Amino acid sequence: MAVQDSRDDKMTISIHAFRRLPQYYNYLKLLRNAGVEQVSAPIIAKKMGLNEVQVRKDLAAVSERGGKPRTGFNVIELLRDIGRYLGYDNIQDAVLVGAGYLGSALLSYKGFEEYGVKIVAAFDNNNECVGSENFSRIIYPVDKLPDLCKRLNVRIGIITVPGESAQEICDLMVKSGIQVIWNFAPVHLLAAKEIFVQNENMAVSLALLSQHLAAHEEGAQ
Amino acid sequence: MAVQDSRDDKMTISIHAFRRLPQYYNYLKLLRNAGVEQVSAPIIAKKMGLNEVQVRKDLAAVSERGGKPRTGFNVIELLRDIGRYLGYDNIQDAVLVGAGYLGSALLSYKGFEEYGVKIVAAFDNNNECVGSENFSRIIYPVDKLPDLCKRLNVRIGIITVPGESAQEICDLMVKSGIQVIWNFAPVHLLAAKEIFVQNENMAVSLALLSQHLAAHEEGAQ
DNA sequence: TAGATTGTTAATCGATTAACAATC
DNA sequence: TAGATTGTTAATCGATTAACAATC
Repeated sequence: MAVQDSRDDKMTISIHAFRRLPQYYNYLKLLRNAGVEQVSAPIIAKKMGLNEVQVRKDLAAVSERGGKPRTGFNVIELLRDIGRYLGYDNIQDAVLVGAGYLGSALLSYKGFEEYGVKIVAAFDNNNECVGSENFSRIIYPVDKLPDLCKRLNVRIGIITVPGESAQEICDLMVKSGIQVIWNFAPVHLLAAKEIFVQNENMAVSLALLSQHLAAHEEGAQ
Repeated sequence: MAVQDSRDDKMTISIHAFRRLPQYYNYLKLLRNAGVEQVSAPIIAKKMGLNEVQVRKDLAAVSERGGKPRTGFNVIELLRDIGRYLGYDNIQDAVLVGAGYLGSALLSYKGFEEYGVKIVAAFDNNNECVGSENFSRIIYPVDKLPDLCKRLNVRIGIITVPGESAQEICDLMVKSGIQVIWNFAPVHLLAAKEIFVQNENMAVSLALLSQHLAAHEEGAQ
């Protein structure tokens, strides 16, 4: 459950804490843009609906300089520390397979680089889009994937193909040297232990929505 | 941390267990489509990388009929039980605001109904898309939102606008009677306690990818 | 100084896992 | 019967929260 820190010291934080960091990051960006210079853990906690001790512990794990009694944390510095911890400062190349609607939406999204990821090439076997340009990136046929990944040393693969072909694409990516896979297809991908597969599970989210409505309904009746 | 069950009995499961259910669901669908009739907890556990006791407990929480020693669980029945538990059998209407690339991708996705959600209308203030059709749904100007939501008694709202306008749309949705919000904008939305906000945080996922690469890199050097 | 905030140590809470009897 | 699998009770593990001394 622990996330290995990429810095020199060997501090690790829990996966739960890790998932909270981007929340802090987004909020701190808002503060910075509004010109706010200092912020305290209680304020962050209240905004995020978290416990203030938890916030302090999370921040202590990623920021060595820490906060100051009375004044709290410096927004700019904290933002930099969290960004560094999350790898947002270190842009990695990525390839995307499946240039359908979702794939195109991701290709069009300009915010990825802000979070350390840049899509350098897209692939699809659909004849309509092969060879076409999609948001200034050419869509290549899938059989060009291994060569390109090896040549550019790409390590992140994004899968936006239908469920049926996702495992096949996953296998091809692994063969091409991809180490980290971001999967949007609604299947659980099997890969060697050293490959990290991050499933973007829409089904979970949708279930949470339905669940909440159903629970609420019962309470109301 | 517990999720209120929508059925008659008052059984609750942890949010962690709840999030695993769609995984089982997807896997069971594959099995059913392959004609497999029975499956055991150890097999599911191995496939999902989970502990078999955990799987058994999760399944026990949603399926009253349970499994049989030696043979395990009936795939079809289990699928039905999980689907019912997750609300996939009870389709709810939803509205979407923000018909940009991501919004369009969601509009084009035909799988939502399988998971209990149906987008009945989309809204956007961008002149280019207002009044246009996007995947056979007309895009309405945002000021039509309250009336339509109230008229159709829509309770799910999907936000795919930029971060800057997300809170404003959130507020409008709440005023329009929306009870559950699925937020794709990279901001933490503030809403009354009884409104359920599900944040689809891409920043978390991207950070996890970077993190894994960084950790791996250090180990390799 | 007084008081808000910090960081840390200890207590609590809850989820996961191990052990085991029951079943077909 | 033997053995795989079930469901449950107890032990373990880890995350969250409470309590508190230190600081500016």
